[in-house]
Amino acid sequence: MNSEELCRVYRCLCDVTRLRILNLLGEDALCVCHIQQVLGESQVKISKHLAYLKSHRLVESERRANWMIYRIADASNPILEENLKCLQDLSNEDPLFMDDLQRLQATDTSVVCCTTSG
Amino acid sequence: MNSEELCRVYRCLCDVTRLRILNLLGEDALCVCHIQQVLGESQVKISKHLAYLKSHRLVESERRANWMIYRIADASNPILEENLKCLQDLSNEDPLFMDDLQRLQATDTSVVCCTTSG
DNA sequence: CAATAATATTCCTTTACAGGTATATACCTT
DNA sequence: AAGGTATATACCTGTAAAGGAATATTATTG
Repeated sequence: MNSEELCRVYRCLCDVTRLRILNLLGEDALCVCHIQQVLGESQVKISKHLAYLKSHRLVESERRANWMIYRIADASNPILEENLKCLQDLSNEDPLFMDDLQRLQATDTSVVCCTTSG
Repeated sequence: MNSEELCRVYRCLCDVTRLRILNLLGEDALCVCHIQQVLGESQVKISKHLAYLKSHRLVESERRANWMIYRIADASNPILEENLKCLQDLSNEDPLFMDDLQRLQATDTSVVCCTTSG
């Protein structure tokens, strides 16, 4: 873990959409369409941010049939973990993160339920 | 402390030079030329990054005669403080941060000693 | 007031990247 | 193989910001 790596972690954290995604993935692994649903953002936008997070190793993905399941990377570094904790604390204060988590609870996130409609 | 603010803190943290500056300021308040000396970077570069940090309220400044003394902002938020701690831990591992701190120790940081030569 | 020192700002070029539209890819089902 | 679904990528435009060169600002000293 050197200073360059550190910066790259922070680069990942300095976008609201990515923070929202990480906030969700802090709860559980999720497929793209569920993230998309919960955040109410476009497919491209979510997909790109996930690619960004993945390219910086904060996140891992695994294909399951048509779906890609994303999760916080196993070998994620201490800085990320510390900040995910902070994010968790903050999600009790910030309406944006809070609402995301509530929508996540209200969503059936089993992989079978990956239709954009429901 | 909302998600926007959070992002701005992370934006401040995602540049190596700014991390190095914060690492130094974590030790003590410093004037621009000492930061410049210790980091071995140009005046413009340091000055701009300090302005950036100040505009995002991570840092405060106070003029003393010709010199501007910069310090970590008083009302700095919990996220920043948490990450400054991480930075402190990391400065035992990363040669860049470590060397900076060593050069800082070796430098007379009294305001009187602000000649670029010394 | 002139000269000097410390710091800030302006202007410029380059790079990263956000987000949209359109399209491609991968997999499944029939 | 064809069509559908989930996801990724390419291309484009706009914006933030990094860093350098030159210049401006602010304060001190003579």
